[in-house]
Amino acid sequence: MPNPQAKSRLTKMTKPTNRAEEAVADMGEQCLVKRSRLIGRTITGIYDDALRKVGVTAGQLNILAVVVRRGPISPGEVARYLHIERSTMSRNLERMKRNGWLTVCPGESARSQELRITESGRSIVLEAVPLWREAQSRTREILGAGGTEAIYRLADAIEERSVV
Amino acid sequence: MPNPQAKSRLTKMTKPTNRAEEAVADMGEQCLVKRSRLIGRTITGIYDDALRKVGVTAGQLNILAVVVRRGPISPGEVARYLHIERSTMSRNLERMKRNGWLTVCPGESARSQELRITESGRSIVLEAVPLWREAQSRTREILGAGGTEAIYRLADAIEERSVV
DNA sequence: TGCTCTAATATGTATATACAACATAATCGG
DNA sequence: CCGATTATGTTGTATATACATATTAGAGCA
Repeated sequence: MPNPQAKSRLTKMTKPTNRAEEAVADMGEQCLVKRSRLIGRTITGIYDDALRKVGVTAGQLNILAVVVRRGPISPGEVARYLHIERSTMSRNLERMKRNGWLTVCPGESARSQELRITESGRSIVLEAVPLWREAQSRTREILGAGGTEAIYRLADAIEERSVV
Repeated sequence: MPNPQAKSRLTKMTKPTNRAEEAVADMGEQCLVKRSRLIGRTITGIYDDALRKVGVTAGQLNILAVVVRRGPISPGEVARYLHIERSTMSRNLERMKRNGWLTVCPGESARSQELRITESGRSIVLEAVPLWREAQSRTREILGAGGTEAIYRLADAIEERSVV
Protein backbone atom coordinates (compact mmCIF):
# COMPACT_ATOMS: atom_id res chain seq x y z
CA MET A 1 0.00 0.00 0.00
CA PRO A 2 2.08 2.88 -1.32
CA ASN A 3 1.74 6.20 0.39
CA PRO A 4 0.55 8.84 -2.07
CA GLN A 5 2.53 11.51 -0.27
CA ALA A 6 5.76 9.57 -0.18
CA LYS A 7 7.08 10.85 -3.48
CA SER A 8 6.21 14.51 -3.12
CA ARG A 9 9.26 16.59 -3.91
CA LEU A 10 7.59 19.89 -3.47
CA THR A 11 7.33 19.99 0.30
CA LYS A 12 9.58 22.28 2.26
CA MET A 13 11.04 19.39 4.21
CA THR A 14 14.33 18.17 2.93
CA LYS A 15 13.77 14.69 4.28
CA PRO A 16 11.41 12.14 2.81
CA THR A 17 7.87 12.31 4.11
CA ASN A 18 7.98 8.86 5.60
CA ARG A 19 10.08 10.47 8.28
CA ALA A 20 6.70 11.11 9.83
CA GLU A 21 5.97 7.41 9.99
CA GLU A 22 9.26 6.63 11.64
CA ALA A 23 8.85 9.44 14.15
CA VAL A 24 5.34 8.53 15.16
CA ALA A 25 6.48 5.00 15.82
CA ASP A 26 9.04 6.45 18.25
CA MET A 27 6.33 8.55 19.83
CA GLY A 28 4.07 5.59 20.38
CA GLU A 29 6.85 3.61 21.97
CA GLN A 30 8.72 6.26 23.91
CA CYS A 31 6.68 9.38 24.49
CA LEU A 32 6.92 10.43 28.12
CA VAL A 33 4.23 13.06 28.05
CA LYS A 34 1.69 10.64 26.66
CA ARG A 35 2.47 8.30 29.53
CA SER A 36 2.60 10.90 32.27
CA ARG A 37 -0.78 12.21 31.18
CA LEU A 38 -2.22 8.72 31.07
CA ILE A 39 -1.01 8.14 34.60
CA GLY A 40 -2.44 11.42 35.80
CA ARG A 41 -5.82 10.91 34.14
CA THR A 42 -6.14 7.37 35.41
CA ILE A 43 -5.20 8.06 39.00
CA THR A 44 -7.32 11.20 39.04
CA GLY A 45 -10.26 9.08 37.91
CA ILE A 46 -9.79 6.67 40.80
CA TYR A 47 -9.85 9.45 43.38
CA ASP A 48 -12.63 11.42 41.74
CA ASP A 49 -14.73 8.27 41.66
CA ALA A 50 -14.17 7.60 45.32
CA LEU A 51 -14.75 11.21 46.35
CA ARG A 52 -17.77 11.87 44.19
CA LYS A 53 -20.25 11.00 46.93
CA VAL A 54 -19.04 13.89 49.07
CA GLY A 55 -18.94 16.27 46.12
CA VAL A 56 -15.28 17.13 46.09
CA THR A 57 -12.66 16.44 43.46
CA ALA A 58 -9.14 15.18 43.99
CA GLY A 59 -7.69 18.54 43.09
CA GLN A 60 -10.01 20.39 45.45
CA LEU A 61 -9.21 18.04 48.30
CA ASN A 62 -5.51 18.67 47.83
CA ILE A 63 -6.12 22.40 48.07
CA LEU A 64 -8.27 22.00 51.18
CA ALA A 65 -5.54 19.89 52.74
CA VAL A 66 -2.97 22.63 52.18
CA VAL A 67 -5.27 25.25 53.67
CA VAL A 68 -6.02 23.11 56.71
CA ARG A 69 -2.38 22.36 57.25
CA ARG A 70 -0.82 25.75 56.52
CA GLY A 71 -3.72 28.17 56.79
CA PRO A 72 -4.19 31.03 56.99
CA ILE A 73 -2.33 31.09 53.73
CA SER A 74 -2.37 33.18 50.57
CA PRO A 75 -3.54 31.91 47.18
CA GLY A 76 -0.06 32.38 45.81
CA GLU A 77 1.47 30.24 48.50
CA VAL A 78 -1.02 27.45 47.88
CA ALA A 79 -0.13 27.67 44.22
CA ARG A 80 3.55 27.37 45.04
CA TYR A 81 3.04 24.41 47.32
CA LEU A 82 1.15 22.53 44.65
CA HIS A 83 3.12 23.86 41.66
CA ILE A 84 -0.02 25.16 40.05
CA GLU A 85 -0.21 28.38 38.06
CA ARG A 86 -1.53 31.36 40.01
CA SER A 87 -4.29 31.98 37.51
CA THR A 88 -5.37 28.36 37.71
CA MET A 89 -5.40 28.58 41.46
CA SER A 90 -7.45 31.74 41.27
CA ARG A 91 -10.19 29.93 39.35
CA ASN A 92 -10.05 26.85 41.55
CA LEU A 93 -10.33 28.90 44.72
CA GLU A 94 -13.19 30.87 43.24
CA ARG A 95 -15.26 27.69 42.97
CA MET A 96 -14.31 26.57 46.44
CA LYS A 97 -15.25 29.93 47.94
CA ARG A 98 -18.55 29.73 46.07
CA ASN A 99 -19.10 26.31 47.65
CA GLY A 100 -18.54 27.84 51.06
CA TRP A 101 -15.46 25.77 51.84
CA LEU A 102 -13.05 28.68 52.14
CA THR A 103 -13.12 32.29 53.20
CA VAL A 104 -10.78 35.10 52.24
CA CYS A 105 -9.70 38.05 54.33
CA PRO A 106 -7.26 40.80 53.40
CA GLY A 107 -3.75 39.81 54.44
CA GLU A 108 -0.97 41.86 55.93
CA SER A 109 -0.22 43.76 52.76
CA ALA A 110 -3.21 45.12 50.94
CA ARG A 111 -2.47 43.12 47.82
CA SER A 112 -2.33 39.75 49.53
CA GLN A 113 -5.10 37.58 50.91
CA GLU A 114 -5.53 35.08 53.67
CA LEU A 115 -7.44 31.88 53.04
CA ARG A 116 -9.11 29.98 55.85
CA ILE A 117 -11.07 26.77 55.90
CA THR A 118 -14.72 27.07 56.94
CA GLU A 119 -16.68 24.63 59.07
CA SER A 120 -18.26 23.37 55.90
CA GLY A 121 -14.87 22.90 54.28
CA ARG A 122 -13.62 21.09 57.33
CA SER A 123 -16.47 18.64 57.27
CA ILE A 124 -15.87 17.97 53.60
CA VAL A 125 -12.33 17.05 54.53
CA LEU A 126 -13.48 14.82 57.35
CA GLU A 127 -15.96 13.00 55.16
CA ALA A 128 -13.39 12.70 52.42
CA VAL A 129 -10.64 11.18 54.52
CA PRO A 130 -11.81 7.55 54.50
CA LEU A 131 -12.66 7.75 50.81
CA TRP A 132 -9.23 9.17 50.11
CA ARG A 133 -7.70 6.25 52.01
CA GLU A 134 -9.65 3.79 49.91
CA ALA A 135 -8.50 5.48 46.75
CA GLN A 136 -4.92 5.38 48.00
CA SER A 137 -5.23 1.62 48.54
CA ARG A 138 -6.84 1.02 45.20
CA THR A 139 -4.12 3.00 43.49
CA ARG A 140 -1.36 1.17 45.34
CA GLU A 141 -2.85 -2.12 44.21
CA ILE A 142 -2.73 -1.03 40.61
CA LEU A 143 0.74 0.46 40.75
CA GLY A 144 2.31 -2.11 43.04
CA ALA A 145 4.82 -1.27 45.73
CA GLY A 146 7.48 -0.39 43.18
CA GLY A 147 5.19 1.83 41.19
CA THR A 148 4.01 3.63 44.30
CA GLU A 149 7.57 4.25 45.38
CA ALA A 150 8.35 5.45 41.85
CA ILE A 151 5.61 8.08 42.03
CA TYR A 152 7.12 9.47 45.22
CA ARG A 153 10.56 9.57 43.69
CA LEU A 154 9.33 11.21 40.48
CA ALA A 155 7.49 13.89 42.39
CA ASP A 156 10.58 14.49 44.51
CA ALA A 157 12.71 14.84 41.40
CA ILE A 158 10.33 17.44 40.05
CA GLU A 159 10.14 19.39 43.26
CA GLU A 160 13.88 19.46 43.65
CA ARG A 161 14.24 20.73 40.12
CA SER A 162 11.89 23.63 40.69
CA VAL A 163 13.95 24.75 43.67
CA VAL A 164 16.90 25.25 41.33
CA MET B 1 -1.19 29.34 68.37
CA PRO B 2 -4.31 27.51 69.49
CA ASN B 3 -6.81 26.48 66.87
CA PRO B 4 -10.19 28.07 67.54
CA GLN B 5 -12.01 25.06 66.12
CA ALA B 6 -10.09 22.48 68.07
CA LYS B 7 -12.37 22.51 71.08
CA SER B 8 -15.72 22.58 69.35
CA ARG B 9 -17.98 19.93 70.79
CA LEU B 10 -20.97 20.81 68.68
CA THR B 11 -19.88 19.35 65.36
CA LYS B 12 -21.63 16.33 63.98
CA MET B 13 -18.48 14.30 63.84
CA THR B 14 -18.01 11.86 66.65
CA LYS B 15 -14.25 12.09 66.44
CA PRO B 16 -12.29 15.07 67.59
CA THR B 17 -11.90 17.75 64.98
CA ASN B 18 -8.15 17.50 64.95
CA ARG B 19 -8.66 14.29 63.00
CA ALA B 20 -8.64 16.62 60.06
CA GLU B 21 -5.19 17.87 60.95
CA GLU B 22 -3.81 14.37 61.21
CA ALA B 23 -5.36 13.34 57.93
CA VAL B 24 -4.14 16.31 55.96
CA ALA B 25 -0.65 15.61 57.19
CA ASP B 26 -0.98 12.14 55.68
CA MET B 27 -2.27 13.65 52.47
CA GLY B 28 0.63 16.02 52.20
CA GLU B 29 3.12 13.25 52.73
CA GLN B 30 1.49 10.35 50.90
CA CYS B 31 -1.13 11.46 48.43
CA LEU B 32 -0.60 9.73 45.11
CA VAL B 33 -3.06 11.74 43.10
CA LYS B 34 -1.45 14.99 44.13
CA ARG B 35 1.86 13.64 42.90
CA SER B 36 0.61 12.05 39.71
CA ARG B 37 -1.05 15.30 38.76
CA LEU B 38 2.08 17.27 39.55
CA ILE B 39 4.06 14.95 37.31
CA GLY B 40 1.52 15.24 34.50
CA ARG B 41 1.31 19.02 34.71
CA THR B 42 5.05 19.46 34.83
CA ILE B 43 5.89 17.16 31.96
CA THR B 44 3.03 18.54 29.90
CA GLY B 45 4.49 22.00 30.44
CA ILE B 46 7.87 20.93 29.11
CA TYR B 47 6.37 19.55 25.91
CA ASP B 48 3.88 22.35 25.40
CA ASP B 49 6.72 24.85 25.79
CA ALA B 50 8.82 23.09 23.21
CA LEU B 51 5.95 22.63 20.78
CA ARG B 52 4.43 26.07 21.12
CA LYS B 53 6.33 27.47 18.16
CA VAL B 54 4.59 25.09 15.78
CA GLY B 55 1.22 25.66 17.41
CA VAL B 56 0.45 22.18 18.59
CA THR B 57 0.01 20.87 22.11
CA ALA B 58 1.41 17.68 23.57
CA GLY B 59 -2.02 16.10 23.64
CA GLN B 60 -2.76 17.03 20.06
CA LEU B 61 0.57 15.67 18.87
CA ASN B 62 -0.18 12.36 20.53
CA ILE B 63 -3.47 12.18 18.69
CA LEU B 64 -1.86 13.09 15.39
CA ALA B 65 0.72 10.36 15.97
CA VAL B 66 -1.98 7.76 16.46
CA VAL B 67 -3.77 8.86 13.30
CA VAL B 68 -0.58 8.80 11.25
CA ARG B 69 0.35 5.40 12.55
CA ARG B 70 -3.03 3.66 12.53
CA GLY B 71 -5.15 5.80 10.26
CA PRO B 72 -7.69 5.67 8.82
CA ILE B 73 -9.07 5.15 12.28
CA SER B 74 -12.27 6.00 14.10
CA PRO B 75 -12.50 8.52 16.95
CA GLY B 76 -13.47 5.76 19.34
CA GLU B 77 -10.41 3.73 18.51
CA VAL B 78 -8.13 6.71 19.06
CA ALA B 79 -9.82 7.22 22.41
CA ARG B 80 -9.20 3.59 23.31
CA TYR B 81 -5.55 3.72 22.31
CA LEU B 82 -4.94 6.76 24.47
CA HIS B 83 -7.37 5.83 27.26
CA ILE B 84 -9.22 9.08 26.86
CA GLU B 85 -12.96 9.42 27.28
CA ARG B 86 -14.91 9.35 24.01
CA SER B 87 -16.53 12.69 24.72
CA THR B 88 -13.17 14.25 25.46
CA MET B 89 -11.83 12.87 22.23
CA SER B 90 -14.80 14.27 20.39
CA ARG B 91 -13.95 17.79 21.55
CA ASN B 92 -10.26 17.38 20.91
CA LEU B 93 -10.82 16.13 17.39
CA GLU B 94 -13.25 18.95 16.73
CA ARG B 95 -10.47 21.48 17.31
CA MET B 96 -8.02 19.54 15.19
CA LYS B 97 -10.47 19.28 12.31
CA ARG B 98 -11.09 23.00 12.61
CA ASN B 99 -7.33 23.52 12.34
CA GLY B 100 -7.32 21.49 9.15
CA TRP B 101 -5.08 18.75 10.52
CA LEU B 102 -7.58 15.95 10.17
CA THR B 103 -10.44 15.01 7.90
CA VAL B 104 -13.37 12.77 8.60
CA CYS B 105 -15.19 10.52 6.18
CA PRO B 106 -18.07 8.20 6.92
CA GLY B 107 -16.74 4.78 7.80
CA GLU B 108 -18.01 1.34 6.89
CA SER B 109 -21.04 1.61 9.07
CA ALA B 110 -22.89 4.89 8.91
CA ARG B 111 -22.46 5.52 12.61
CA SER B 112 -18.68 5.32 12.54
CA GLN B 113 -16.13 7.67 11.07
CA GLU B 114 -12.71 7.45 9.53
CA LEU B 115 -10.09 9.96 10.49
CA ARG B 116 -7.22 10.77 8.18
CA ILE B 117 -4.29 13.10 8.52
CA THR B 118 -4.17 16.00 6.06
CA GLU B 119 -1.09 17.45 4.38
CA SER B 120 -1.25 20.25 6.88
CA GLY B 121 -1.46 17.82 9.77
CA ARG B 122 1.44 15.87 8.40
CA SER B 123 3.63 18.93 8.21
CA ILE B 124 2.75 19.83 11.77
CA VAL B 125 4.00 16.41 12.77
CA LEU B 126 7.19 16.81 10.76
CA GLU B 127 7.92 20.20 12.27
CA ALA B 128 7.09 18.91 15.72
CA VAL B 129 9.36 15.88 15.64
CA PRO B 130 12.66 17.59 16.52
CA LEU B 131 10.95 19.67 19.20
CA TRP B 132 9.40 16.56 20.63
CA ARG B 133 12.85 14.96 20.77
CA GLU B 134 14.21 17.96 22.63
CA ALA B 135 11.39 17.76 25.12
CA GLN B 136 12.02 14.05 25.57
CA SER B 137 15.66 14.78 26.38
CA ARG B 138 14.85 17.58 28.73
CA THR B 139 12.35 15.38 30.53
CA ARG B 140 14.79 12.50 30.79
CA GLU B 141 17.32 14.86 32.33
CA ILE B 142 14.87 15.88 34.99
CA LEU B 143 13.60 12.40 35.74
CA GLY B 144 16.88 10.57 35.42
CA ALA B 145 17.24 7.14 33.88
CA GLY B 146 15.42 5.49 36.77
CA GLY B 147 12.54 7.94 36.68
CA THR B 148 12.17 7.55 32.95
CA GLU B 149 12.07 3.81 33.26
CA ALA B 150 9.54 4.19 36.07
CA ILE B 151 7.20 6.17 33.83
CA TYR B 152 7.23 3.38 31.26
CA ARG B 153 6.54 0.78 33.91
CA LEU B 154 3.73 2.79 35.48
CA ALA B 155 2.04 3.31 32.15
CA ASP B 156 2.39 -0.40 31.42
CA ALA B 157 0.81 -1.26 34.76
CA ILE B 158 -2.13 0.98 33.95
CA GLU B 159 -2.59 -0.38 30.45
CA GLU B 160 -2.47 -3.96 31.64
CA ARG B 161 -5.07 -3.20 34.26
CA SER B 162 -7.51 -1.76 31.77
CA VAL B 163 -7.31 -4.92 29.70
CA VAL B 164 -8.70 -6.85 32.67
C1' DT C 1 -39.89 -9.14 11.22
C1' DG C 2 -39.67 -6.44 15.02
C1' DC C 3 -37.85 -5.53 19.72
C1' DT C 4 -34.24 -4.90 22.66
C1' DC C 5 -29.59 -4.11 23.60
C1' DT C 6 -25.28 -2.34 22.60
C1' DA C 7 -21.96 0.65 20.15
C1' DA C 8 -20.47 5.26 18.12
C1' DT C 9 -20.75 9.89 18.37
C1' DA C 10 -22.25 14.35 19.96
C1' DT C 11 -23.95 17.87 23.47
C1' DG C 12 -24.74 20.09 28.01
C1' DT C 13 -22.40 21.11 31.97
C1' DA C 14 -18.63 21.44 35.22
C1' DT C 15 -13.87 21.33 36.54
C1' DA C 16 -8.76 21.89 35.61
C1' DT C 17 -5.12 23.88 33.32
C1' DA C 18 -1.99 27.65 31.49
C1' DC C 19 -0.46 31.88 28.85
C1' DA C 20 -1.00 36.78 28.04
C1' DA C 21 -2.17 40.82 29.71
C1' DC C 22 -3.79 43.77 33.22
C1' DA C 23 -4.24 46.41 37.73
C1' DT C 24 -2.25 47.37 41.83
C1' DA C 25 0.83 47.35 45.56
C1' DA C 26 5.33 46.70 47.56
C1' DT C 27 10.29 47.06 47.15
C1' DC C 28 14.58 48.48 45.84
C1' DG C 29 18.11 51.67 43.94
C1' DG C 30 19.57 55.91 43.30
C1' DC D 1 11.49 60.73 47.43
C1' DC D 2 10.85 58.68 42.82
C1' DG D 3 11.15 55.61 39.07
C1' DA D 4 11.95 50.86 37.73
C1' DT D 5 11.28 46.35 38.99
C1' DT D 6 8.99 42.73 41.23
C1' DA D 7 5.11 40.46 43.56
C1' DT D 8 0.00 39.43 44.00
C1' DG D 9 -4.08 38.67 42.29
C1' DT D 10 -7.70 38.73 38.41
C1' DT D 11 -9.56 38.33 33.70
C1' DG D 12 -9.67 36.98 28.68
C1' DT D 13 -8.95 33.20 25.96
C1' DA D 14 -7.94 28.49 24.69
C1' DT D 15 -7.28 23.69 25.59
C1' DA D 16 -8.16 19.27 28.24
C1' DT D 17 -10.89 16.43 30.88
C1' DA D 18 -15.05 13.62 32.28
C1' DC D 19 -20.00 12.50 33.55
C1' DA D 20 -24.73 12.39 32.21
C1' DT D 21 -27.54 12.22 28.59
C1' DA D 22 -29.31 12.09 23.88
C1' DT D 23 -29.24 10.34 19.11
C1' DT D 24 -28.74 7.15 15.89
C1' DA D 25 -27.32 2.87 13.90
C1' DG D 26 -26.01 -1.79 14.01
C1' DA D 27 -26.61 -6.60 16.24
C1' DG D 28 -28.79 -10.25 18.33
C1' DC D 29 -32.74 -12.63 19.44
C1' DA D 30 -37.56 -14.05 19.77
